[in-house]
Amino acid sequence: MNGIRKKTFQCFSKLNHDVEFKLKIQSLCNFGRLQEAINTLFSKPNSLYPSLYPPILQLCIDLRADKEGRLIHDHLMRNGYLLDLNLNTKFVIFYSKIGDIENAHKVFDEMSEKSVVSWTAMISGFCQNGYLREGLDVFSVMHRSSVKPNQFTYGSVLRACTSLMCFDIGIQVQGTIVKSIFSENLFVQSALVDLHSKCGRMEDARYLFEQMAHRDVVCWNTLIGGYAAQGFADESFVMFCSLLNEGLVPDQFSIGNVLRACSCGRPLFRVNQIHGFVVRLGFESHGVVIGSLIDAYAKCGSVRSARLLYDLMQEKDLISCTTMITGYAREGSGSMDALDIFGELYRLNMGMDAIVLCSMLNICANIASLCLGSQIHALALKSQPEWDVALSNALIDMYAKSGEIGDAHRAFDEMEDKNVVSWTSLITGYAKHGCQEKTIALFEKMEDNGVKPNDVTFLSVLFACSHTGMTDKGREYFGSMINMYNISPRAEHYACMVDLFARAGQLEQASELLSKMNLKPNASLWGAILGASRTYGSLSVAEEAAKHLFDLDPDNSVNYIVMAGIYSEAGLWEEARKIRKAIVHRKMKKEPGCSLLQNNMKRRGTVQRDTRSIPFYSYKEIERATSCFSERHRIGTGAYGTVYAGKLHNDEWVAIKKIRHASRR
DNA sequence: GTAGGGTTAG
Repeated sequence: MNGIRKKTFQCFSKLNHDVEFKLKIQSLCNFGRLQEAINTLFSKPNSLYPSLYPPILQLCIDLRADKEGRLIHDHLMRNGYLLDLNLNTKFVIFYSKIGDIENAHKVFDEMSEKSVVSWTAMISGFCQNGYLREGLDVFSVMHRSSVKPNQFTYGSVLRACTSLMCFDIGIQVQGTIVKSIFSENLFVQSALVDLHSKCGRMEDARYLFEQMAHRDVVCWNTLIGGYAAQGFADESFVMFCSLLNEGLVPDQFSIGNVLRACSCGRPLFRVNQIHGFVVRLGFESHGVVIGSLIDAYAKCGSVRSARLLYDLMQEKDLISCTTMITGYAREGSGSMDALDIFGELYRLNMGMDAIVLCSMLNICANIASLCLGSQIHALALKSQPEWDVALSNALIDMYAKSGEIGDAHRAFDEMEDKNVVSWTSLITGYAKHGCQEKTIALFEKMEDNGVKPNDVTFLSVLFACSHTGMTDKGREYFGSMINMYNISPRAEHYACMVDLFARAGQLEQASELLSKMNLKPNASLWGAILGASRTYGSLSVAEEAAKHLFDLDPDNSVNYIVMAGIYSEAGLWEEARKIRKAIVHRKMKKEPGCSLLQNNMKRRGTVQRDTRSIPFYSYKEIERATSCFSERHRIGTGAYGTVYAGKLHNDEWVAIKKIRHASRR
C-alpha cells in the first residue's frame, strides 16, 4: 500500500514538476525572453517533451529569430525526435518567415501527414518570398488531393494571381470559392475585388463589391485604390466620398489610395481637401501618408508645397527623398534642389536603390550633365548587385542626351533583358543625333528581334524621317504603325507627319492627311500646322492654327511671334502690329534666353565638377563661343531646352544648352 | 484582404 502511495506521489510530483516547467517556459515566452526560455528548455534532459516546443517556436517566428529557431530544429533532429503535424507546420512557417524557403519546402516535403494549415503555410511561404508560381503549383497539388482549402489558402492564392496578373487562374479559383463555404467570407471577397481591380476589370470588381452583404473599410479601400490605379480618378474620389457618407472612418490606406487618384494632373484643390482629412484624422506624422501627399502635391504641379511638407517630415526615408527628387526632375528647373536632397540621402545613409538612381539619371539627362551622370553610373555599379531594366534604360537615355551615343549603345549592349523602352531610348538617341541610317537599322533590328514598337518608338522614327527628308519612308512607317501594329496615331504623330510633308513641300499631302484624321488637334499639332504654313502654306490656314493655339496655349508667346512674323512676311503690317500689341497687352514678354556651357565634356571622370558652379552664359557669349566651333551637333532636347555639342579647334568638346523658359511669361 | 518613389516621346 505504502509502495503504491509512494509511486503515486512520485507520479504527481513529476507531473507537478512538468507542469511547473512548462508554465515557466510559457511565461518566459509570453514576456518575449527567448534566450532564457531556450536555456531553461535545454537545461532538462527530458526537454523533448512535445508540448514545450510550440510556444518557443512561435516566439522564434514572431521575432524572426533565425539562429534560435534553427538551433531548436537542429536539437530536435539530433535527438531523433519525430516532429508531429503541428510542430512541422510551425517549422514550415518559421523557415518561410526568415526567408529560407528551401528549408521550408524540405520540411514540408518530408511531412508524412499534411493538414490544410500546413498546405496553406507552404503556399503563403512561397508567395511571401516572391515565389508566386511555386505557390500556385503547390495549390494545384493540394487541389488534386482531398484537402479542402480554407479562407487563408484562398487569400494567398488570389494574392499570387493578382501579383502575377494571372486573371485566368484567378477566375478558376473564384469558381471553386463560389462552390465553397467561403464565398461570403469578407477576406476572400476583398481579395476577389482586388484581383478584378488590378486586372483592369473595374465593372466586375464593382459588381462583386455591390454583392457583398457586409463591407468594411478594407474592401472600400481596395475599390478606391482600384479606380485610382486604372485611371478612373473621379470614380475613386466619389467612392472615397461614399465611404464617408456611409459613416465609416477612412484610414491611412483610404487616404493613400485616394491621393493616388488626385495625383494625375488633377486640380490642386482636391489634394488640399485630402490634406485637410490628413490633419483631421491625425496622420500628420504618418510617413506613408505624408509621402503620398508629397507625391500628390508634386504631381499636381506644386513642388513648393511638396517641399514644405518634406521639410516638416521628422523621419525622412529613401522613398520620401526619391519622391521629392522626382518632383524636381519633373518640374525641370529645380535640379539643384534635387542634388541637395540626393546629397542628404547619401550623407545620412538612407539607402540607395534603382528607383532613386533612375530619377537622378533622368535629371542628369535633362541637364545633359555627363559628369554627374557618370558619377551616378559609378554609384549604381557599386551599390546595385542586380541590374534593373528601368535603371539601364535611364542610363541609355542619360548618355544619349549627353551626347555620348557610343556609351548609350554600350549600356544597351550590356543589358541582358531589353524591353521596348530600351530599344526606343537608343533609337531616339540616334534620331536626335541625326544618324538616320542607324535609327532605321536599329528599328528594323528591333522588329527582327520580335520586340513590338510602341507609340513613342514611332514618334522617334517619324521624327528621324522628317528631319532627314525621308518622306516616303516616313509615310511607310506611319502606315505600318496603324495597320501592322494597330497603334492609333495620336495628335503628336500627325504633327510629325505634317512636319514631314511640310519640309518636303508636300502641302496637299499634309492637308489630305488632316482631312482624313478623326481626332481633335492639340497644341502640338496646331503648332506643326502653323510652322508648315509659315514656310509654304496659305495665310488662312496659318490664321486658323494661330486662333486655336491662342485658345489652347494663351500664354505661349512663341505662337504670337510666329503669327506676327507670318503677317509681316505677307506685308500685312497692321495685322502684325495688332499681334505684337496683344503680346504687350497680355503682359507676355520674351525674356532673353540664357544658356549653359559645360566645359571638359569629354574628360568625364577626371573633373568632379560641382554642378552648382556651372556658369550661365548670355546669348552673346554663346555666339562668341560657338563661332569657334569646328563642328556642331544638336544632341537632344529635354525638359530644359535644346542641347548642342560643339568641337573646339583644340579638339575639346563643349556642351551648350539653350534654356527653353525664354518663351514663357 | 488594402497604402508612398523610377525608364523612352511631347
